[in-house]
Amino acid sequence: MNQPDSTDKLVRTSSRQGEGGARALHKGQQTKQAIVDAALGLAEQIGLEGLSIGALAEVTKMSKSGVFAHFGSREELQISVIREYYARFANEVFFPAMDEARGVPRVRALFANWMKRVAVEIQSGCIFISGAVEFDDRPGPVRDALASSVQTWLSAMYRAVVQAKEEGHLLADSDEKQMAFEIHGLILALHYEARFLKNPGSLARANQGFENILARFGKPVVTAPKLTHKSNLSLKE
Amino acid sequence: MNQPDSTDKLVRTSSRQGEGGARALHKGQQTKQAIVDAALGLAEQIGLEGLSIGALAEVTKMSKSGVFAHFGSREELQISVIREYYARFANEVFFPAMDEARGVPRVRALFANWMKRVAVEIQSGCIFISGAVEFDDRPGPVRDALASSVQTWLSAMYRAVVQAKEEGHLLADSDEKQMAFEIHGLILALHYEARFLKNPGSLARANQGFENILARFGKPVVTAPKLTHKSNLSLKE
DNA sequence: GGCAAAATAGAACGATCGTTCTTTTTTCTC
DNA sequence: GAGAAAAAAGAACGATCGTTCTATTTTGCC
Repeated sequence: MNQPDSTDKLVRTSSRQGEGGARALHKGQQTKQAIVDAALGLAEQIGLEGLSIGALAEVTKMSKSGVFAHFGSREELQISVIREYYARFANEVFFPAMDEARGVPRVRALFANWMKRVAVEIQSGCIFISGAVEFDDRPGPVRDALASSVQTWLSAMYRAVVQAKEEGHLLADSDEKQMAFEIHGLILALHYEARFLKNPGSLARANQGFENILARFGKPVVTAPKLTHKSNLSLKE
Repeated sequence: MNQPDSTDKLVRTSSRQGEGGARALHKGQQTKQAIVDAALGLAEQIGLEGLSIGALAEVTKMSKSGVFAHFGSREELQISVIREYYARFANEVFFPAMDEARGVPRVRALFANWMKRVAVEIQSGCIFISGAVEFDDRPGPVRDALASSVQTWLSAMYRAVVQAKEEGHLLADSDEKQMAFEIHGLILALHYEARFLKNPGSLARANQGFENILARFGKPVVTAPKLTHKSNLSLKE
């Protein structure tokens, strides 16, 4: 929908539901969560479009109608999966990086956490990427939920880059959107070449690409690691 | 099969069949080509997996069995579509660039032609990208055909980069695979952000990213255009 | 023009899909 | 523990899928 603007901030949302209230977790909510968990695992492998209620019923050892009743429609199921994926993504990638200092350190942490997640998704699949392909021409609530989730995350990354410039870590003429765009490209190339083409070395190339981007946009004093020892700057930071 | 594998070079193949022989084009081949054309148009929009024989029959105003008989299976239809797409891609992107001088000029031409095509595919869709997502976890002949087509093209791009280094256009310590990887990332980010997110300015950012890559890997004398007049090498949007 | 072969159509198949409706089982509350 | 409410199961629906089999039409060659 919108450009990455700083309007939509990430808000921490529990992956599990109903924790706050005085009431205990009802059975229905428990099984619904279990279904969503299973559906997410399925959707990561075969995509949101490949998600079928029949297959989901088989995995969860329930009846089709039993599964269906929790959502009311397949679209609502898909949206639930997107929300769950988004919550996990934020908890794994975004929030831990907020402990790092504003500026390049935080951008580094965001990218490192992102890479850590994509490295896993080379095996399991990423619904932010597969979903984009499945719904890029299919308007509707599922597409909207997906696009806004992605946009929120990309905006968070963009904001971190803006802050890095504000902190004086980047060259004054740096184009923050340009930098965020190029970082995004590295992640996409990694996913494509590692997951689909199974090209070895893709992970290291994405990391090297990030250092190259920092070398161009960042002020020399900040980009400490030299290109020669790229091995230890891979995921740890 | 006669799939293009990653080792051999791109060979010009006519998009149309049966031109060489003394025999005229039989009716069956004509309609088969018409079906493949329609199927390619359909697959670009809804993906190779979304391609259904029923929908294809409707579009071509034929019966389902009439369509089916030309291929014998849906997989063979999908492979035919991939081959057609590959042939068009090579004719539009690869071969015209071969007229340019070896080295950076040819790399520039390859990228420019690639961009030109992706700019169109922002509306229509790209089966090299959607197919990668659909078949990254689904082994079989369709996946093989797709992966080898993509690999052949990426190898052609990589070879052009290697030649650029051989010609002395790139810095001596340039990692050609790294450069090809980063270029691929730009194309993927453009496709993702322009087609799915509909973010404006993506096209210009992909072009700028390419200049940034050239600025790092290329020797200063070769990268003629300055960042200020990138306007004439970008596709207007 | 006639005739064999190729091309296309038509009908039907089993399977799977999302969804609806009805019935049974389980859970929660008092 | 009884009774109401929620949850889950079961069966069936219309639709669409790829595919098969059998007719029918069209084509290409002598």
